[in-house]
Amino acid sequence: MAGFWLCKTEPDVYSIDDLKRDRVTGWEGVRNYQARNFMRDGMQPGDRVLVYHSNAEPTGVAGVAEVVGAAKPDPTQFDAKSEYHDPASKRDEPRWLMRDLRFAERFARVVTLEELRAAPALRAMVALQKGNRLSVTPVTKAEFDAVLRLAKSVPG
DNA sequence: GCCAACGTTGGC
DNA sequence: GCCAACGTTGGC
Repeated sequence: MAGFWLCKTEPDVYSIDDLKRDRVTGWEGVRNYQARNFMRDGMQPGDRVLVYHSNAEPTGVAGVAEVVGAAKPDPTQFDAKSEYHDPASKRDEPRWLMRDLRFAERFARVVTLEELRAAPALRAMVALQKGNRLSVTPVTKAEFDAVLRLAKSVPG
């Protein structure tokens, strides 16, 4: 049984178009333990991921990716030049793990945060709850399907 | 750029 | 183990 997730990214840093170009990318830079645990323990190869653009115009879900392979150490934690460098993390005991994500689909339009909030089917979606700042959150199949329907619908 | 709502850190 | 200070996220 495949799982479903939502991963946030700032499109100025890495957008759905970048993922489309790269085809596969390591989802690096996650530095929150709960989000890490979702990637390490929750995600399975083949799981579908809503790619969400934050700090953007507009904010919202821009497309879909797919989890590829097993969790592996995020290389940026060992890179002193990286903004994600974590000097406390040891190579034989890496603190931060990531997954590879493969491009699946770029929506014809971004499903905006406003639309997500207005959809009754998404009322309980974790990523939409007040105060939620997690960059990786679980999504139910019903929620995932509802977002896909919105993406294929005409706005308004 | 502002700021609310978080999570993390570190002194005690 | 508490909690204040600090840093970060992310909508606006």
